[in-house]
Parts: sequence; structure tokens; C-alpha cells
Amino acid sequence: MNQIFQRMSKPKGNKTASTGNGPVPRATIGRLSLYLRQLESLDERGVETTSSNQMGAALGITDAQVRRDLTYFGQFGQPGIGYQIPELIMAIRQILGTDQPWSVALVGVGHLGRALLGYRGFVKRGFQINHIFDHDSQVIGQVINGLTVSSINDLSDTVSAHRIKLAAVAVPASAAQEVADLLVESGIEGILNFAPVTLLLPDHVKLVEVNLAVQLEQLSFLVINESAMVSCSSISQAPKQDALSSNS
Amino acid sequence: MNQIFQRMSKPKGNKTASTGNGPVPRATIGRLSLYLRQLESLDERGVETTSSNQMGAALGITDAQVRRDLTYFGQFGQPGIGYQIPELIMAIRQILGTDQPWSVALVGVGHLGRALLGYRGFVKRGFQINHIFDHDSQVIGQVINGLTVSSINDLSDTVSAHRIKLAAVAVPASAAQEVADLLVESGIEGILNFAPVTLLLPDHVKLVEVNLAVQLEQLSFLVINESAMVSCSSISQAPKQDALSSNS
DNA sequence: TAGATTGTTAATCGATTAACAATC
DNA sequence: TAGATTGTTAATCGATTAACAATC
Repeated sequence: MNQIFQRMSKPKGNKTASTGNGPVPRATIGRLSLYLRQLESLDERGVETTSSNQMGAALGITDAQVRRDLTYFGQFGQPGIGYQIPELIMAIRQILGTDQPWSVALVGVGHLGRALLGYRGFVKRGFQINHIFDHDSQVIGQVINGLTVSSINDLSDTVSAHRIKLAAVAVPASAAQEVADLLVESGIEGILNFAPVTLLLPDHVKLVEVNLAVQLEQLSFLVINESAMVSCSSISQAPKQDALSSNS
Repeated sequence: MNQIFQRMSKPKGNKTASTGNGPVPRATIGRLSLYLRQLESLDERGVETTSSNQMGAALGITDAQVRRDLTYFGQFGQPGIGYQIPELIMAIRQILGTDQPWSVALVGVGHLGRALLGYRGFVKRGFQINHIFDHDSQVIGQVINGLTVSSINDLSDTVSAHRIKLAAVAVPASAAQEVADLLVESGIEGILNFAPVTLLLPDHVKLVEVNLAVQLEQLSFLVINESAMVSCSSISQAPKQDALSSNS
């Protein structure tokens, strides 16, 4: 069991948690994000309590799945009552690591980069883009959303000086591996990659790929196969990787 | 068996295909996109033949998985030889429905919309954004990437007149459901949704959600759980839906 | 021929769900 | 109390993989 599991294992201090729970399915993490969004929406409307049944219904999954997903991390509900929404929101944020803000470096300030800069969903979830970099001397020095574009040459110093852990890579495919190498050298811990290339990274640097062409191909497949699945969220499913609680 | 399966079932005309193959796993479709990207890359370098072993190694999956994925749709290889790359590329394109171009309507021409407009990966994969719409009268009439921004009021007429099947929704969360309703009324068949809301759509309209906050939360989870999985592509995994070959 | 690699089966592995005692 | 709902187990379902005969 690693840090987060220990931290979350007895949130109510009333039971021994997750004995024999086994590894966390990958899909569970994606669903936790969706639970969180749903819970935040209920919270904004002033709802104070919910049930696994209600949460599942909103996302098209079973109540058993919701409860199972949560119990990988502890016990958050009250039998007969359900879940206290503010409490569960805090718990899920802690599990996902968004109970504290993350500073994110953005590399590549084209349209996609600017879209990410302007995306309020990031800030809302505790991700703050604090440093932006580009290769293009025409762009360097520009101020966008209150941030000055730095030269890619400064990336290494800035990332290591500020101990930035996360980066979003929004550069052309041809430059992505080079940028990734720079980030790795500078001590980055996780990369969100938008470039349509398979990045090669050391094991200790985590990677999430966002591949828009893949998403659109999923959609065209669904459309031409009328009988196929109804919808499809962006919960990630990796090419076979170790299960979540296995060792890296 | 539906259209595509019949079409693909005997690509080499030499065997009875996919008897008892069962439904196509959802993850298989996502991997087909990745195979395609890998194959195109090999093809560009002039490589003519590959093997399940080579393809799997490039994506970190087993050779058995690659072969299994392909045999849901037919027999594309030669024992002892492997796969002819150009032939397999064509076959996968046909499976995914990208052997013919798709016309895509884009709704919302903010930074994200512009990023999508400029994304060469779409065109390369046969997706062409031919119509763009926005709500903002300041933006309507502007020419972006050779396309004139139309009023959202014209969306319905344009989509139905041109029988456009796919749309990308890149509007704020608050407007997304309204836009989706408009698209559905106009006869759209598939929606790629970038707005962070759960869209409600009739069953016959397919949906793929791209949720950037979810992706970043996956990344932060991975980073704070050092022992977690190494990486994570954007192959979609839905909250439980029907399997691919089941009926809609 | 010997070596390589496919397509496919059966075995394994992992994730989801139904069911229910425990609890409020 | 009766009704609701949890946490958890065992059963089910689905996806991956090892192994191998068939084939080039």
C-alpha cells in the first residue's frame, strides 16, 4: 500500500479499510473524476446528501460500481443515509491529488495552448498554468492571460527552479519528443501530451496522452456501426500497464 | 453481425471469418487507431511489412493482443510473413470508417475551436471541418482557415442541407446542451463534446466526450501514487455501455 | 527444410454486478 | 420499527494472454 491508500484508508476512523481490496482498476480513477464533477454540481445546487444509486444513475452505471470504486480508498458513506456531499467531494479531491493546487507548465502557445490557458475547468479543478513556453521568437515576450511567454531555452531552469511537477505539451508532433526530453531532464513528474506521437519517457515520469484523432475515429466507428455502444466518455484505458497498486 | 463486420469479414476471400468471435471489446477500437498511426509511420519510412510482435512492442502490448484485435474484423496477415502495411492500413481505415472523408461541423470558434480548425491530424485522418458556427456577432463573418464563421442560427439549416453527420462542440459548458439539442434536431449522427458537461442525447446519436480536466486528474493521481501505472493513453473507456456488437 | 508468424483456442486474469448482512 | 442504503462477498461477465497447429 502506498501513501494515498494509507492516507485514505480510515477516513472515518471506524473500520479497518480495504483489506484484500486488491489493485485499483484503471477505469476507477476516471470515474472518480466524473463522480467529482457530478457531486460538485449537486453541491452548487445546495444538495447535501446523495446515494450510490443516484450518482450511478447520473452517469449510467450501477450503484454497486459506485460503491466499489469508493471502497478502494476507504469508507465514505453511512448505511441507510448515503454520502455527505461536501465530505465526499473533499475525499475524492484528496484521492485524485487535487485537494492542493498544482502548478502546470505549458509548452507550446499555439491555438491549442491558448485554449488550454483559457480553460476555466483547469483552475476550477486546482490546476494552474503558471509558466508558458514557446519556440517562436515572434511569440516569446507576449503576454497571454497575464502570463509572459518564455523562450523554450528557459524551460529547464524555470521548471527545476520552481520544482514544477506537471507539464502540458501542446507543440507540433515533430517537436514533442525533444520537448519531453527537456522536461524530463528538468525533473518533471507528469506530462499531458497533446501531440500525436508516442512519447518515450523514463518510467518515473507519468504520461497521459490526449489524442484527438483517436477520439474522432472512435466516433466515426460508432456512427457507421449503428449497433455499437451508445456513448463513450474520455475515461482512459491504457494499452496494458501495471494495475494501479502494483509497483512502478 | 452488422454492416461493417460483414464488409470486413472476408478481406482475403480465403477463409470463413470471425465465427464465434463475440462482441468487439471497446478498447479494441481505440487500439486500432493507434495501430493505424504506427502503420502510417512505418509506411512513410518505406517499410512494407510488419508483425504483430513489432506492432505490439511499439505500443507496449502483447503480440497476441494485436492479432486478437485484428481478427475481430477478419484475417489480414500471412502466417510466417506478417502483415502487408499498405493493405492493413486500408483495412483499418475501412473498419474505423475513415477510408472515406467525413465532413465535420464545428460549433464554437474560441481558442479551442481554432485549435481544432488548425489541427492537421484531423485532415490527415480524413476529417474535414467544412462548416463553423458561433454565437458571437463579433466573430460571425470572420474568415478562419478559409472558412467563414456562420451564425448559430444557420446551424440547423446547414447541417440538414449538407447532411453533415459529425459535429465538434467547443462551446462553454453553459451552452453545450442547447447546441447539442440543435444538432440532434438537424439530424447529426455523432458529437465530439469538449464541454465539461454530461450531454443528454437520444440513443441514435453517438457521443464521444473529451474531458481535459479528467485527463489532468488522472495525471495528478498517477504522480502522487508513484507506484501506479506508467502511462495512460486516451483510448476511451465508457461507463458501462453495451458491447460493440450488441444492438443499439 | 527450418524459421517465422499467423489465427484461434483454452486458460488466466481482471472488472463488474447481484445479493445480502450490517447499519442508520 | 420499517425503510433505506452502505460495505463487501461470491458469482458473473468480459478482456487478455499463453500456447500451438497451420501456414508461408
